[in-house]
Amino acid sequence: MKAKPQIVKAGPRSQAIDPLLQGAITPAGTPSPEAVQKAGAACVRRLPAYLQLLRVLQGEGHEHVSGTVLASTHNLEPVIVRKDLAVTGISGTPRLGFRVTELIAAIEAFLGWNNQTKAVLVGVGNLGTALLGYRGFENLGLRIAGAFDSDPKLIGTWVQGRHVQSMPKLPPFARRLGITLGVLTVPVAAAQEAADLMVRAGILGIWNFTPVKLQIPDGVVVQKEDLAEGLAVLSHRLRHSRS
Amino acid sequence: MKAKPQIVKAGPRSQAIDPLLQGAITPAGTPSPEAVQKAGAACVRRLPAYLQLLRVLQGEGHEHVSGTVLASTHNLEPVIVRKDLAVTGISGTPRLGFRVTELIAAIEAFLGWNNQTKAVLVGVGNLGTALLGYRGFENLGLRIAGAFDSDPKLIGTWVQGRHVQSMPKLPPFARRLGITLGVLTVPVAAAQEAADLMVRAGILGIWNFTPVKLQIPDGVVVQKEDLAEGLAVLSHRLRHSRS
DNA sequence: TATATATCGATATATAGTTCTCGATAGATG
DNA sequence: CATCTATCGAGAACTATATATCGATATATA
Ligand SMILES: NC(=O)c1ccc[n+]([C@@H]2O[C@H](COP(=O)([O-])OP(=O)(O)OC[C@H]3O[C@@H](n4cnc5c(N)ncnc54)[C@H](O)[C@@H]3O)[C@@H](O)[C@H]2O)c1
Ligand SMILES: NC(=O)c1ccc[n+]([C@@H]2O[C@H](COP(=O)([O-])OP(=O)(O)OC[C@H]3O[C@@H](n4cnc5c(N)ncnc54)[C@H](O)[C@@H]3O)[C@@H](O)[C@H]2O)c1
Repeated sequence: MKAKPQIVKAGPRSQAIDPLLQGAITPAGTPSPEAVQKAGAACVRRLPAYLQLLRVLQGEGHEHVSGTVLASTHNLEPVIVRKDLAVTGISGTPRLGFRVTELIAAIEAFLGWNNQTKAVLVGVGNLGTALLGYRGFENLGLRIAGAFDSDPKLIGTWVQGRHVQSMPKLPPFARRLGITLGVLTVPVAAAQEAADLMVRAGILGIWNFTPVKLQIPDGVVVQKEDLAEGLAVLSHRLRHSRS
Repeated sequence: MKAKPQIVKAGPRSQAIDPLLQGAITPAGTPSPEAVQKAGAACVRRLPAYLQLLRVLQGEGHEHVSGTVLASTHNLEPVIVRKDLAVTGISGTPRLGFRVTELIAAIEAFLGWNNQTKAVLVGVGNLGTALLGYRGFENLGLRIAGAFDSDPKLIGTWVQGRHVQSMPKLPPFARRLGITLGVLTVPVAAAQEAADLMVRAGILGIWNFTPVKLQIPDGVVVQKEDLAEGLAVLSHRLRHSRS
């Protein structure tokens, strides 16, 4: 969760001051690199929820939205929302709030969701098929461009409109299309092997839906999406909500 | 300043993943209620990962495991692991570590996963079907006992070995079986309505896979499982891992 | 034009979470 | 038997995140 810093950090606050003063009012939708750096994980995780609501409001014709409104619909404190939105570099106006379209553009740009990133999916089983069929990804800057599996019965078939290819085809495919993102939905026993192949294919980010902690070289980012985590929290809260 | 000494990680490349991870046989442990209360969310989220690894080790015949080993395979600090395990009420012994079977039982008991909780699933679409077919839930103390949908073409059919029932059947079904947990996998537009019905059916905990912030009365716990959150973190880290 | 007020944005405090430090201990080693 | 050592467990120190406070400001309203 917390990457161990290789370098001994020198001045904690020394050079963090001047980029803030500069302001660098970037054209809407271009977050300053400094701001991006200091965005905490907790903040990043909330941004998609704002985005989801902002798109709804945009569809309803709203031009402005206040942090207060964003907060109340998500059961958050308005202060948190304003702090989160600050990392995108967008400023609101008193009594009105933030411009909806501007905010959407800024959050998308911050997350890199303004251009669709192509990805490959490995493991066209129960979960893989569901993800292939999920149309919501286009709102999240993701497009699954290729599907791969080791099952001879699956290879060559079409699933959710995608051609399922054999595993050896993965590296050339990824290299040819310049794909750097991989979605991993194979069984537990095959997870490490499939991840290794992804790395050899030049994948730099793995979205790991298996409950396996992958052994991966530095430079490759792994995001583990473990259902058990959420269920654990739910179970725990259920057991102690009434007491 | 003090140079951070490189921690000599006893890095056992134990990617020998046993596909047959059994071991759901647990003579129930008993966590103390006080410890349960003060468990933080961050800790609770890590427990399933320990559990997963412990089951593998159990399958390989290990009798003891040290916090150091648990930590290194998950890229965590040993201190965190020991602190996390402390909430289960289990004590380790110096130089040996923790007894594997004892730990498994304790974590399961802590999360309430020693007895399977029955749940209903609403929305037998792409994702709902995948979840219905997921065999891993039996290791997480969950059993989806009923599946519901509003689509007349689906009602009455069998999906993943379950009979799909109509929505009006949900309240009597849940009440009759004493089900208090609901899995929500309907489209965005139907999420609130379906959640309302769940609440009327006596559901106390909703595992919400839609990106909708549900309006729910107090006393009902909602765990939102938003894919976009994880993807946001991945996107963000990818954009700033090399810089 | 003057006043009221919802909202922003910055700073300060509180809480949760992580990392550091160190003494204690049970088993290994000789 | 004496010593060594990996590990545990507890508390302190540090960091990240959440919450509270407050002045500044742009718009609405009188
Ligand atoms: N189904 C779910 O709802 C769900 C939920 C949470 C987590 N997961 C995890 O997602 C993963 C997949 O689950 P699933 O239910 O879809 O399993 P599945 O068995 O339905 O699908 C796995 C797919 O991977 C393919 N595969 C197997 N070995 C492979 C290899 N070496 N290379 C490439 N492809 C290979 C199989 O042919 C199959 O199509 C598992 O690790 C599971 O723990 C699934
Ligand atoms: N498919 C994915 O991989 C994926 C990933 C992340 C999130 N989600 C979320 O999960 C939800 C479901 O996604 P999906 O891809 O499975 O959609 P889907 O359309 O395949 O399935 C939805 C199912 O819900 C049923 N339904 C519709 N209205 C209903 C109602 N009022 N009451 C009961 N059932 C109703 C439909 O008949 C259908 O069977 C969506 O909210 C989506 O955003 C899906």
